[in-house]
Amino acid sequence: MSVLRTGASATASRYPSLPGTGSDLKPDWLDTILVGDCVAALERLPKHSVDVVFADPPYNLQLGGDLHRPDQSRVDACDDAWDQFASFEAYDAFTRAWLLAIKRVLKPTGTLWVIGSYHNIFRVGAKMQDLGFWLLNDVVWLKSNPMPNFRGKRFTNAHETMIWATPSKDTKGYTFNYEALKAFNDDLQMRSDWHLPLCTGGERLKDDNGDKVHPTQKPEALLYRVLLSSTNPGDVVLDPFFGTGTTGAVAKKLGRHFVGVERERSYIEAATKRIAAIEPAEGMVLETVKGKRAQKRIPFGSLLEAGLLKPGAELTCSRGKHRAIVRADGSLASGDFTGSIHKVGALVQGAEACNGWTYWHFTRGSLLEPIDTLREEIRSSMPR
Amino acid sequence: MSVLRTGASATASRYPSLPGTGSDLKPDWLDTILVGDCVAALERLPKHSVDVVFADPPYNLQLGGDLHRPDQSRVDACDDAWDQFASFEAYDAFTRAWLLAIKRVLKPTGTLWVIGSYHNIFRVGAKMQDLGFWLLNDVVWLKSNPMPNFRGKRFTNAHETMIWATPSKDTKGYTFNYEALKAFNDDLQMRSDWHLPLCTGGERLKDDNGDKVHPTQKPEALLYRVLLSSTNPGDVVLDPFFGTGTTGAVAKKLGRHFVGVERERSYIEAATKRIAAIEPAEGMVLETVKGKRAQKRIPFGSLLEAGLLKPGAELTCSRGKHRAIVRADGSLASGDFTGSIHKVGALVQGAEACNGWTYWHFTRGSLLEPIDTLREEIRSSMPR
DNA sequence: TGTCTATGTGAATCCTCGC
DNA sequence: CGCGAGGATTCACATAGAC
Repeated sequence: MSVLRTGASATASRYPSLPGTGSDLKPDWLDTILVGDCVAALERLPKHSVDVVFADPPYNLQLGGDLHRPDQSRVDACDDAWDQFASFEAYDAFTRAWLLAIKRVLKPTGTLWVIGSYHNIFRVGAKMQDLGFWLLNDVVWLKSNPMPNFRGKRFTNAHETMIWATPSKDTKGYTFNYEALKAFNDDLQMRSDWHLPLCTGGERLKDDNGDKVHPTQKPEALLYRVLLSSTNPGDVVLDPFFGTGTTGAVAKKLGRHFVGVERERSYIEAATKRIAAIEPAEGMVLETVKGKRAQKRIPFGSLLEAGLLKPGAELTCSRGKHRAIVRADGSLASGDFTGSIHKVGALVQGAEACNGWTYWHFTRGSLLEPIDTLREEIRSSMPR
Repeated sequence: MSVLRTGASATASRYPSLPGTGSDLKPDWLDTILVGDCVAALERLPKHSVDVVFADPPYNLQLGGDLHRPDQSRVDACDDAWDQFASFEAYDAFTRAWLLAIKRVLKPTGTLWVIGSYHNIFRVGAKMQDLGFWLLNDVVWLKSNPMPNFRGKRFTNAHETMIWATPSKDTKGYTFNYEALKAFNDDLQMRSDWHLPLCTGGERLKDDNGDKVHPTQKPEALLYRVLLSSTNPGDVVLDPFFGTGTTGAVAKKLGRHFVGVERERSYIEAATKRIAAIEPAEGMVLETVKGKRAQKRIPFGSLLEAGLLKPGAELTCSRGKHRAIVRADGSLASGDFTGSIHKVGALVQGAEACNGWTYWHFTRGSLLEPIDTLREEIRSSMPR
């Protein structure tokens, strides 16, 4: 088995520290394509060594004879040998094997993406659940320009389905760049339906005869959204069915590391050339929008230490109905209720919970302002 | 087990001839709701007696504790006992049992629709394939007004999936009203993505307290498309998880026969009343159920995905006074300000709000153009 | 009657850290 | 590991009430 190095893809200052290495040396498999069968090849990777997996397994299309368009031209279908399986059982065994291999190399906080169509995605999804993966979302890629149904016997098959999952139900702390995706989407939450065109035109890899190199090349826009949402710069992205390397290309563009596995020499050659030509983005351009969660926690007591509030100051809710006194230890007192800004806020409202930062207000001049603005003042005065 | 007759629903001149009856007499189960467990109740139906099945089985949601909106209001979750299963194995056994019951009563030329979410649809789809059903399409119902993801930890779950299948790979001659659907869809082939709102407002059944009668009532527009596409007038439509009878209501409206199976008395009562009130309109106006013409929203991030802007590109206001850098996640950075095109536009101006599409400009040749022109380029490259 | 505002709600597998 | 506390988080509609 050989390894083709295709050029570094990350801008991070050091390589990810991998279990068992204790070293900052770049592993020989990073930013390369492993040649061979995916299960066997993945044995070369250490346990828990990749952050995210994007898998585009064979769809097991089970096509009958040739399909022709109304003008009698033949549809160039995906009839490659790698897409043929003898039975559902054979496909299930194949699926189980590569999912288990993925589970070993995926970090406990990592996530797995799988894309498929109705031919295979139900079997893959069920097997993922059987193996303990915990589904976070299914995301549908809606094709703006799908191939029509030429025979008029079914609906135009205009979408494919992606499953996004953690390796276990108990997984906490997986990467989801919520705020970045929201900014991307004009300040609205990103939904589970993604409207994107097919991979065509200049992006579609062609051989010397002008034929497409790979029958199911995915658009880079799709991977762009996948990696933007679930990885950070410097992360390691594994694609066990690398094909012509869309995952690697986008990973390099976005300053992520990649590792691919592929059997077909022709695909590897095309992918290698493609990725080598890519200029990665660098530096601040790769920084994403972060929300409050990513910022350093500032306890309420800091406002007293900074002199922004004084012991004895009065806080009220936005309508002045509830009032509380700030005590020297950073707790509040309101009638018989005492405790943190959150606890007292909840108690005076009779609510289960309360965010005291936005509930309690102080008086500046003649205006009521939430104490959260004082926290912001401390944050902005801190070294970045 | 009792049978509630709820009124005739068909405009066909005679009743469907059913195997073993040799008679035109209306069977006693037609246009009724069978009370009881679906597998047991279906034994009352003759073999090969229904044309189409629409099944909305329990999703097995596996919810944890309570969920609250940011305003602290509690989400009224679907936590009914009928949605609880002890394990995936138990759910699979349940699925297998009702699918087999369906296969017996379904005509060889009939089709089966199943709706579900990522919690269950993969298991159901795999089991369908295991039992020999042949998948024709998966169709995604895209919700125009889904519930948001309140904690910002996943993508907004904005769709559900339907699977449409024949009972066998060899099935020929199933009903698909291709031309009708195409006319319905402004002379375009009907696609596998259907944009429809949730069932709310006056259509949503409420009890005397104003509470919803059923936690998961489906919109009639969804069933309208299902029945319009895969049944003919006079056909028999079976819904083995009848609930409050959306399938029966739409079947009656469209001059199809129905038969439902339901365990819960309260649902049956509501469904009976609902269906009895329906006037089966002949030549009903189809326009009423057409989905709203989807005006596609193009998020700013799409300009990056499409390669029309590159990470690191500089944008300016029309007079060049304010400048910002495009980051890989579709956010802008201008000095200390970061965020969406709208937010940063507002911040640099000190304004409350800003339309980033018209405020920010890019350089083409020596000309400044608003980024809105790039959005138009994407729009015009999309079909219609 | 009309317009604006406040409130309610939908199939939801919805937190993270420190002790 | 469990437990408790801090404190972060929402979009499209429909309906009712205010003015």
